[in-house]
Amino acid sequence: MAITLNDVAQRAGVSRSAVSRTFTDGASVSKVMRQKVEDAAIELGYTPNFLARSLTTRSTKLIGLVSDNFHNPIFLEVFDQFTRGLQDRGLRPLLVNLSETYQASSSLRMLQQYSVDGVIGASSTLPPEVSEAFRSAGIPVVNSFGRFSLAPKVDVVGIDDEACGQIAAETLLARGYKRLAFLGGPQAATSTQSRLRGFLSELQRAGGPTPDITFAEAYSFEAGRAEMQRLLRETTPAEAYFCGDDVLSIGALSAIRDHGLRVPEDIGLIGVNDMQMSGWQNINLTTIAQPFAEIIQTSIDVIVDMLHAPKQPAQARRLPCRLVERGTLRARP
Amino acid sequence: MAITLNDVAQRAGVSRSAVSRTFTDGASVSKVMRQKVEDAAIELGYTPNFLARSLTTRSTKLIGLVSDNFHNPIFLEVFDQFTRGLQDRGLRPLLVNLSETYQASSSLRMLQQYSVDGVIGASSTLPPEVSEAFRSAGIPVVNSFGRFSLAPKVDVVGIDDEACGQIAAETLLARGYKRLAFLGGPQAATSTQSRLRGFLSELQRAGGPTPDITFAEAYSFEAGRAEMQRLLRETTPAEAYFCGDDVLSIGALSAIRDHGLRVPEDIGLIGVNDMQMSGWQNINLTTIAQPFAEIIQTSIDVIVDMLHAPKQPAQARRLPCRLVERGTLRARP
DNA sequence: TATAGCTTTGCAACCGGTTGCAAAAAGTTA
DNA sequence: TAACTTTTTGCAACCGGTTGCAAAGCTATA
Repeated sequence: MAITLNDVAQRAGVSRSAVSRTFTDGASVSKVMRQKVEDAAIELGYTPNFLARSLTTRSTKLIGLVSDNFHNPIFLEVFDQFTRGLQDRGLRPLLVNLSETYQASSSLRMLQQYSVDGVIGASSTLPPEVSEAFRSAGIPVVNSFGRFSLAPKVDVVGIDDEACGQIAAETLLARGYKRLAFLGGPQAATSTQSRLRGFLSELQRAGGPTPDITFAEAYSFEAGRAEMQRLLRETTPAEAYFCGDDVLSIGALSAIRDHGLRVPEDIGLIGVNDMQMSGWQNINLTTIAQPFAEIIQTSIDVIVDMLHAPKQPAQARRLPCRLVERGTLRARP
Repeated sequence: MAITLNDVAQRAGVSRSAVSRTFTDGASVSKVMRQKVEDAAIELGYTPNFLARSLTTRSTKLIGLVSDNFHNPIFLEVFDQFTRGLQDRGLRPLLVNLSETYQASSSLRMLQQYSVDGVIGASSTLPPEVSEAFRSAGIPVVNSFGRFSLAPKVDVVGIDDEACGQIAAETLLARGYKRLAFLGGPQAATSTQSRLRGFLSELQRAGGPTPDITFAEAYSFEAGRAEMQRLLRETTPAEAYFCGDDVLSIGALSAIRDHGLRVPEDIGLIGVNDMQMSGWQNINLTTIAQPFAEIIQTSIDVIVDMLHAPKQPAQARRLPCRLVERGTLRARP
């Protein structure tokens, strides 16, 4: 059916090796030979079979892209950038959707069976075992959007969640807010914990107030809305909320408005992420931007480096966040 | 490095074929033999190499998932369902991001090199050449979310865009709206054209009004907002707008509210898609739902069928849409 | 023109599997 | 126990490529 190297060799009247050499760069082929082979190849419409090649070269150019986050809209942008970045370097993303029914161990086995050159774990909620399993199986792996640690078991690229909380605290204090609150994502999430820690320590350092602390059930619109509704119903709301992330903030925003209050006049809001939607004029959320493009670029760089020089000691990289001022906090006094 | 079939054969003291047979179902192996091999395999941690296997079996279980839509949030849900659906059937999605720099022809060559078993084109804006190229290369292909046609060149699974326009017309008329308008996506998009056609023909059939017709530059928030702003500035707005899709509607919604008008009291809005976000309480968009789950399931079914019985005549499948009533149209009179 | 040195080429073995075929083993029947 | 089936097993060739090695072909030098 498909055209093989043999067909081309026969057509061009040369040996199989000659054909192979024409299609592997750096191999020794004369001008005349190359011409003959290329003519025959074009005539027949030949393209080398990557998988057969991988058998001897031991490189498939396949990268497992595993994630469990297919709900936060921000991840569409993430996938967009990952696929483009990988393609630009001649790598192919094999997408794996981790879910209840599709667990870590089976994804390891599966990606092993396909001899992927490396794996990118793209999610902040990926269980550490996942990446660790790949590493101990000898497959280069990087955990993108993962949690920082001083002695990480696998390579990590992410943001500095504590610094994030710190920026939030600084910003809110600079705006003259007195009664502050933290409306985090799921309490168990390490990102939630780190952001809270940074938030609290900066407030303390600056002699600020002690904030109220609550957690939403998930990083989702519904959860943010529900928690804010509860707060409005059961408590005297704070002057400003530092929300776990943008979807959560947008949920909270809708609850506040439904309750007849205005943002930022009655309640201030600051999120984390800066997803596309946060810039929409009907949301216009002040937030702390994650450097998505840089995280993704760096992750790809890291994995590419590992392909060439495997098994360096694991390293965690922290990329800086940045305040994006929009309309959900009042102006500086 | 990795454990191969040879290692296992040696360890178990049997032939290579014996090992191979234990790992291919339907092959003839005695109980004792199977036991010996499996023990050795477990001991060594052996997993068969899929790519080597594919060389003889001519099946990689790899499915190219190609899309050019990484911006409309609805597509995150689409990718979620595609990856799960494929995984559930033991297939692996090789993700391809079609963009300016990464064109149709190179994606064909690339997916050929990886010997994908089939290709799913997932986008309503995919140029027809893309799918057609795969089909004429003899690779099973289905165009998911593609445009219906009576004599399609490749298999298509999508919605009935005309019926969609028809539902919109019926709904608006039933609500007693008199001055109607169509705010479409890009004029060149075939989905836009078909929806408009259905809309117009139903209005005419029912003796309804002739609507104003305008188009946004893209299927995006910004484009919807910009076009609605222009309409509010330069024209007397209609009583109700049938918008090209949900993101567009949300953009229009924000423009209307910023202009000091209320929805649905002053202006009615109906979209198409029913993305997650449309149900958020701060948007609460009345819309015509695409049956995403069914489209995706059907697309996968179609491709799986083609793997077993290739080269049937191409067929276009149209799945029905459904009205989702929320809060952006006034109640029936 | 003979010889040394470099480049190009083909042979054959290999990558990690599968599979048709025939021999060997096991099971049936008489 | 012998003859005949049926099942199980190993051999060897193959899938579509790559690559070390040695022979062949060139070019340059003396």
